[in-house]
Amino acid sequence: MNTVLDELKWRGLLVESTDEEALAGHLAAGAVTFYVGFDPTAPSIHIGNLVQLMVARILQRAGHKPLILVGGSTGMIGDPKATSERVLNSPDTVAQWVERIRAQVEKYVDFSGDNAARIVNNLDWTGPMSVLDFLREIGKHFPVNRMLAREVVRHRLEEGISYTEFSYVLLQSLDYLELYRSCGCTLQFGGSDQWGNITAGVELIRRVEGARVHAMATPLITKADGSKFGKTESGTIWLDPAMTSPYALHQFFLNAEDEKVVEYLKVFSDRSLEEIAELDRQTREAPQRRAAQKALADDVTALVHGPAERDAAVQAADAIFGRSDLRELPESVLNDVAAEIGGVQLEANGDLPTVVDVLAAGGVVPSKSAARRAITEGGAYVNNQRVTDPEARLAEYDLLHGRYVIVRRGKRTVGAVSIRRS
RNA sequence: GGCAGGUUGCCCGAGUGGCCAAAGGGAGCGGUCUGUAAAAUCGUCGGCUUAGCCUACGUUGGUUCGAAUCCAACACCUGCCA
Repeated sequence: MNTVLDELKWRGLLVESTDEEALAGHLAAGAVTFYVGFDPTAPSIHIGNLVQLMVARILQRAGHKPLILVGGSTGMIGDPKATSERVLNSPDTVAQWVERIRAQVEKYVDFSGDNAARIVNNLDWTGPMSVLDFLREIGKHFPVNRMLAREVVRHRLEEGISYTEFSYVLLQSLDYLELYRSCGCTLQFGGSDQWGNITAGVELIRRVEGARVHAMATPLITKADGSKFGKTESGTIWLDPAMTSPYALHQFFLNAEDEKVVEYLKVFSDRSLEEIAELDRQTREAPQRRAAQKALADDVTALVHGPAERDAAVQAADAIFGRSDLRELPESVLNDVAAEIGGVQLEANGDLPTVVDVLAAGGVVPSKSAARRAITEGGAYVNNQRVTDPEARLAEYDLLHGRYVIVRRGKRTVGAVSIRRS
């Protein structure tokens, strides 16, 4: 019988932990209450955060009880970055983001049954705490000499670090202590960049309560060249459909490098070891079919946005990249495609707009200069036909079903524009 | 507090009066090749109503026909001295 730690390991989700043997014994002994936190540093979580949510799901499936913490207090302070001091967000902004993130994380864990998940907000216990209590009860256990030795802090000593950010680790440690006391939480995990903050909490509980609690860390997911995963030309891949469309999310995973796709499948999909091995085999035999990439993209899109959005994303991709002539697509499919890839309207009074105008309106280029450049470089397409004249204007013939135009820059950046004539 | 040096486009970095929308590199983007991969290679890389114009070399003001380049003040950074 495989243990939950074994699963985390073969999925490559466990890079660091406190005493592994003790942790394995603890997890085997019964339901463990564990926690993972998300700070509101943006209005949405992103695919990097999804790694933690996947771990939470695996633990919950194994019978353990999730506490998903949303950082209403820690988000007000800001975890120190190695590079520079953060700008504080206003309490209103943080409160709004907390609500949005709470709604998002709820989708990934189960709130029913014996090991039902719970959402907690650290502002609930940090907010009412007085400065004096904080300094006496928490601060007293943090030797500054040790805090100064931490890697992030060392990086920042040259550049400078405020007392505010310097104190962040105390807040996160306090969270673990609080959840240990109030919920019997004995396991915290997070990204490996959080390891210092996490172990500080373990240490605090040991000093204050004399108890031995546990911690794990997940790896930093990277691309084949070692660069950061989860960024594209248009920025971070968010889980909020208004910020990153389901189509864009699907495309992101569909374009995963061969070298990395199996690793991503293990992390971002619930598929079994056997299924993944089979997809791996298929991808090695016929890489051009991209069986693993398709499975990965489909799984993640369904998990994050639901099966209907997954199907819509697949359909939109088929329409755009498939062999069929766009002109032959039924209007209903075109409507769906436009909705899926985020279509926009463009008013046309009198003459039909120029290609430059529709490229810019469709959002596939950042400016009209860039649109002209794209045409000159041979990278601009209207309805999958390359356009070579920077002065070109749309003709009636270009309007699909009398109004739609599908614009594309390069191979993959597409937009739908619906022309409305007045 | 004193002295010296610095602040250039997304990043690094050259440029000391006109030939500067600013060398070179990196990142990004496009073409080719492929599989809507990776690598390679060629091209591109402020904006606009695009043979022209506008904005931009820390900020503000000045000198000049003309300033990223000279002058003044201010802000910030680095080093040395106290």
